[in-house]
Amino acid sequence: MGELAAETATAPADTPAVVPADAPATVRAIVPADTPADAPQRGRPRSHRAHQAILAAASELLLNRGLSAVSMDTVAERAGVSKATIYRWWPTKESLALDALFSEWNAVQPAVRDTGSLRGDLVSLIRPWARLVSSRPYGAVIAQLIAAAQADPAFATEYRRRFVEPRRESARAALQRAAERGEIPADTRIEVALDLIYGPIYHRLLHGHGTVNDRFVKEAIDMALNGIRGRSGAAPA
Amino acid sequence: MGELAAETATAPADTPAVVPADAPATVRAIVPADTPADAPQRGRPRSHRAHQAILAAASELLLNRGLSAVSMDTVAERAGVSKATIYRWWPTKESLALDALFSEWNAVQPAVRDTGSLRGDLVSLIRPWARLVSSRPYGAVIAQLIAAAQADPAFATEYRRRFVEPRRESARAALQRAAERGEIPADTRIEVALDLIYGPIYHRLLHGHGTVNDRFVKEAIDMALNGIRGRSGAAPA
Amino acid sequence: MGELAAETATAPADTPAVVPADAPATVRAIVPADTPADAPQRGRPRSHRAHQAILAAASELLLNRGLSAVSMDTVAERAGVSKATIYRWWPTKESLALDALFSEWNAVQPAVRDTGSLRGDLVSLIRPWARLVSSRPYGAVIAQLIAAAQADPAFATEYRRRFVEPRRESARAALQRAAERGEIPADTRIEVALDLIYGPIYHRLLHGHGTVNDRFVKEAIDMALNGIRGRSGAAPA
Amino acid sequence: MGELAAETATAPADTPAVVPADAPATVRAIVPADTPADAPQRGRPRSHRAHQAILAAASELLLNRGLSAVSMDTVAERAGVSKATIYRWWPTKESLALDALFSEWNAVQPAVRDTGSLRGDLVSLIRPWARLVSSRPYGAVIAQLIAAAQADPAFATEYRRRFVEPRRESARAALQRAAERGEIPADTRIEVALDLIYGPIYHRLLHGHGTVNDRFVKEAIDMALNGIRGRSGAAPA
DNA sequence: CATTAATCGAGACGGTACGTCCGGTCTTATT
DNA sequence: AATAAGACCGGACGTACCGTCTCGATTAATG
Repeated sequence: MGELAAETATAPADTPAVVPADAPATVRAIVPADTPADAPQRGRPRSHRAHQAILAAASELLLNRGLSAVSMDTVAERAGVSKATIYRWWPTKESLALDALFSEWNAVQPAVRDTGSLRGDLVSLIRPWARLVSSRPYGAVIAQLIAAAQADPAFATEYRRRFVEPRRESARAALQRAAERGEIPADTRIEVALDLIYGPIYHRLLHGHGTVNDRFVKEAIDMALNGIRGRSGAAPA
Repeated sequence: MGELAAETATAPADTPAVVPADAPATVRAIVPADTPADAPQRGRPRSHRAHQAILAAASELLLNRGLSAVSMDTVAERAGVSKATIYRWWPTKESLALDALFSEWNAVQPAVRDTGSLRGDLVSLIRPWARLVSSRPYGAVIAQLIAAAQADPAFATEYRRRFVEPRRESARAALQRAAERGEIPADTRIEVALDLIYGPIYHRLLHGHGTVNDRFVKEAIDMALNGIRGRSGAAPA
Repeated sequence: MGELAAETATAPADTPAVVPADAPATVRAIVPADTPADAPQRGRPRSHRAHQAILAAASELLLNRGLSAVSMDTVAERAGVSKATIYRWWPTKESLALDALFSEWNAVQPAVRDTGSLRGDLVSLIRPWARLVSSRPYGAVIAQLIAAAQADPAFATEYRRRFVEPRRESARAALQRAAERGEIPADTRIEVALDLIYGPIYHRLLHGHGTVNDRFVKEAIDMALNGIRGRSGAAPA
Repeated sequence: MGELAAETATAPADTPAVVPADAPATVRAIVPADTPADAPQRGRPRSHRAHQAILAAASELLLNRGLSAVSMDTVAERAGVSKATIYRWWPTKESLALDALFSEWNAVQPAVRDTGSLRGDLVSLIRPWARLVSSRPYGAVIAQLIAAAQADPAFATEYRRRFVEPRRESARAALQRAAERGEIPADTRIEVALDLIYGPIYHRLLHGHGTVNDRFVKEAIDMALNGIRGRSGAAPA
């Protein structure tokens, strides 16, 4: 058990891949070698207006009436756009919903702080996210995206790459700093620890058997750090 | 914070409610006062054959082609049954899928053992379940049921009552025994602990970012018991 | 050349086939052995209202805006009917248009008279039909149906059976009576004669290079009877 | 009734209009005052290659798969040409099909002969045309062009000018010669006679109720000349 | 030689209709 | 009373064309 924390989980080695912010995510994923800047730009350029309108219409439907309300017909009608235009850029309504949700959350990218303690790092990282995710009907939306991912591996990968992996990466870094500091054992199974941190929150979010509030977040993090059995002098700040 | 482990979660106080095994679950939930046995039983009796055929057809579609393949038309055709008959007993295809899955898993009800240690209890409880749930496409089916639950509170309740709460109850009992034994602190927040135990497994099952195998189950349980920080002499057998 | 007037044309031997007036023609053609009266009539009976509304909507579109305006979507919307209902009974919009036109003309079935002379028979037969067919936009509709028939042999057969063959049969009978009377040679090629009678009218109707009025009908019939070379004492009444 | 054969039909007075063979017909019709030769011809000259490719692609689609297969998108793709280029020269796909068919038949312009007898003239004129027109799927194509003409008067005029009127003109000349010769009455209604000659062939061609072979052509011409009633000593060679 | 203007390719766009599928509801005759 | 059969409305699916539009790239004749 003294091995290093190599893990069965998917490698977090996704390239940051600087791409034009306009490009739809799914296409981006399929065509990673995105037009390498020297593309001669042929044909009529794509319409920014149409793209924004599509995303806006999809977002509104997604948040107000759920993924099942995001129909190509309805989005097209509300965005004042032809269905063919949507299909040109998004292969499925799920991928469209993914982009809509992503653009909705794009601004909310909290700066990751190094607070000096693992607990501080995790709380400062997870509490804002848990607040966001448990507000509005985001839980439902996430559940529906996850369901859609079960039947479409490419979509699943894309979903994880954009919504799951960035947060794991932040927490992973915090855990690694803690291991270097000696705050946690050097041979800690970091991927398992990440599941121990995020799992409980996702569990409540998706199953709805309990609320996800600040108190729960704190208790879950503390218990994940100290264990159910607790520690002798385990007195959280 | 020394309060007892009263929790925000839904109470597990569902009545055991002995009901004829034939009655569909959702109807059972909606009509708890089941026909009181002295009903004079007028008209044509309901067809066992039809019910079995419906559940069988739904199960096959559910496991082989996912929830979205469980359409009323297809089930009716495969079961040699009229659509009206299905609608008479199941309000939605999701509730039908729920019953189909339940009947599929009905046999697999492992006896809960008291091994004397919390870790032993949890492993003996969770490992078989994790094996079942991560086999075949059950993960996908569960994800789709959870997604369906987001838009239908009654269905959500029913799903939790039949698939989630029984397992929580078993683990809850193990934790209470451990608290009585002094193996864990008396003021342990048991509902949080339950989320710490089940959350990581559901997380991997639904997100698919890592495999759910025996090793992961053991590591996750150990880390949940001892904490990410670990314990001084924490070296379980 | 003394042979009898056997002809390459399609045999006019279509069975009269008494069928319920409600049944769509195309289905009738495909299923000639129509429900043999002892059919137990299972399931919800078909809606007369829906059928009438569909035919009415199709007729209106057909006559006011042409065959290309008879789209399944538009008919469905105007008839207050689901597209699936239309498709259940008519495989293509052309077959629907055929039925619509047929129902439109159903009343206008002039009694065929035996006037004693071939010329009288033909004029009394053809003039009313020419008037009908050259009124309104029927010419355009017929042209479009004929065009549709080019790519669909079954449709072509059906079109001929219902719109062309009945009129040919009437004229054929008149010619046969004339042959028996000795008014025309006994070895007259009757199918060719029929083409000589109807061809010129269809020609103008479809190509639009000349009008189809009573005068033309009379002149064309006379010239067909007497020949371009004319007859010695050819003095029409 | 002794009036001369003034007729309701459209006058055959279309100007011969010598135009560059390259110019599309429909444009020619709409812009009769074609660039008067002294045009300075500025800008990039039009591409012969593109025009040939467009016509070739349209011809192939037209003859192999019918008018409905001649879609602008498909022609553009097959010709390696942009849709805008097609639209620059042809207003509709029907006009394109017209040109394609015309270019297909361009070579086949039989020299009109004066055989000395009306019957000889007509047979030598009509038989080759009937052979051409009843070969391959030309009948279907003609039917579809006629159908398209019903909704577009300009197109109808153009179609008649290029495909119908030239042949009528030849036959008209033969009839006039026959009238001058005294072979037919001087007051013969020539336009009606033309319909009597061409009508039966078009009738069979479009309706498909009988074949158009040499025998039929001869019988129809003979019957048109001599009349259904026949002539006393009417025994043609 | 630079300008100007007609053209061509590529292809995005709004719109309309296609033919199919499914969800729910209903109306029969049968059991 | 429950069932099999199946017709019905509504709505969404994904595709195919239509006719229009905006680009950048070509290609002469003109200035």
